Amino acid sequence: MTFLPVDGDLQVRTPPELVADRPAHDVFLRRLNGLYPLHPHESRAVAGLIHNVTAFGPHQNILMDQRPSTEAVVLLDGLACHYRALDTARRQMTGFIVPGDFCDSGFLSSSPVRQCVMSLGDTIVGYIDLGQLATIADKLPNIIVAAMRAASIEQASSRELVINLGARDAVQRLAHFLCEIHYRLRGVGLVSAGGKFELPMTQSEFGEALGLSTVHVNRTIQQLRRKKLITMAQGLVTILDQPGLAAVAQFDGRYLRPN
Amino acid sequence: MTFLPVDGDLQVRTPPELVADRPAHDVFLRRLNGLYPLHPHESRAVAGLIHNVTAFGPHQNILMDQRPSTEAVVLLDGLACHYRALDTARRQMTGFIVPGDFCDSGFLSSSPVRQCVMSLGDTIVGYIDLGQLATIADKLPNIIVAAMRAASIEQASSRELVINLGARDAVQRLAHFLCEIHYRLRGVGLVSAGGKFELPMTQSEFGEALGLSTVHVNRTIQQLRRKKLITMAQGLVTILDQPGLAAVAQFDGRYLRPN
DNA sequence: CGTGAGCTTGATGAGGGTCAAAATAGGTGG
DNA sequence: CCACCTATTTTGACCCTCATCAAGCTCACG
Repeated sequence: MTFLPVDGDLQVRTPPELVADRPAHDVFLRRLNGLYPLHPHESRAVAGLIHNVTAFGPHQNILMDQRPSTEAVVLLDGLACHYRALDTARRQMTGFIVPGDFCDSGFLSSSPVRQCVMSLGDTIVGYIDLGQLATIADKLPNIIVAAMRAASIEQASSRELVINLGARDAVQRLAHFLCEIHYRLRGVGLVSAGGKFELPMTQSEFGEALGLSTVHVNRTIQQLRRKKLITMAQGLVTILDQPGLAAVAQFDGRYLRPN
Repeated sequence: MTFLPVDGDLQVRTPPELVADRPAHDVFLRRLNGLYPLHPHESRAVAGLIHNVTAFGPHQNILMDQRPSTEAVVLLDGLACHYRALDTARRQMTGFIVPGDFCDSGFLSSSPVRQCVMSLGDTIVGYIDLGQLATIADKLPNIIVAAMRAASIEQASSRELVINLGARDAVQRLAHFLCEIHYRLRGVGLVSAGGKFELPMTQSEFGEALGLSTVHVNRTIQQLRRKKLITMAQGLVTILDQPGLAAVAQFDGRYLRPN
């Protein structure tokens, strides 16, 4: 595994920044609706709950473990991940968060946050006060059902990651990871024609996601490139041959679908 | 990975068997209470919902994926696991179920079952009709909270598995796995003094759990034996040196605790 | 007492880790 | 715009963990 500078690359670097309460809750609302159809007034109610829309720079902790959750956190833009720090120099990522997702589903049972959530690239998150949510939850139970379905998908995604790490080799792992991110970003309209999307991760971070060394990640990427399956440079990925990549990965996106 | 006989070791072998509605729902009730305190009348209500207590022999499918969940399934005795079949000969286990646990938390959002659940050894399960549960859920919300906390722990456990497979070597993986099972079984009173407990798994099944070949599992067990950390034979495990084993595994059971 | 499932051991090699260094970005201040 | 500095990507060499193949062993069970 890679050695990061010991002075604290695992730490927050620059402070988060508050943002005008404007931007697209739309991703989030569309996502919830896709999970479980909401009445229009429910959608509006949820939108009204989102406060303190905040921007984070890369590699900042959006959520810290051990903290009790006092609000639900929603990713509105960018990319984030769950991770566990293993020692000062090593990290294992355990899940990925795309716009529209809750950062942590523990709020549903007011469980404490169980893992750190970190931004990759620039992100925007919104906060929902759990007290306020509880007051409307009785009248608008569909919202809770949608959130529970999100949690169910999160669980399925974790199991898929277990399979990825337990039973697949480097090429398959990377291919599968790219398929999943591609699939999920496409679901929220963040993949442009030609299969191109932003993926603000370094190769060393791929290693932390896939349980591989940085060097081997590099060589694995080259294999996928040579097979004309992908293109990848400075945080931009293009899936050249989605079916081909899915075949390599044995990817079947059904585990990411609600029903 | 190991080759299993192709004629269908992944299939059900012997039919499940109905059992008198007697035995200990106690494990389950104690578990729920540990997750979130229930009123005595809530406990009684839950106990009354458990129907069709059924015994399964080893290697039977308790739940199949793709099926919509019409009832919550509770493990009352024995050991079971989540798994995904990869091809006719390979399997990856993705989670473990001890007495008192729900076999699948998807019922909370009436999501379909997302993975197969299989008995290891002899097991007893109980079924809870979701319709009946819904009717009492409004009056007894604590039950749902407890179940959601169980789901949250299940999620945390999956993430821990990801870490195990992504970032630890064979000895650590096995040690961690044994620590987790030991910890969870002890929580429901199934570990006798001296750290001895039943673990009805073959070495080949350990391999499917840990992402290792059968041969390497065998050699890894021998290492732990040589270090006087464990004893293991015909489905009986003894943890000789719990702190030592936990140190090897970097095991910290907090992720298995509700708050 | 044979037979098969599971456990154990040995030999061999591939996949991937580690170390070290070169080649490329980006990024900053002058 | 250039010079410098640092983060990231790429390449090469070497080695270790673990998979694979193959065979022998043990034990429960019919």
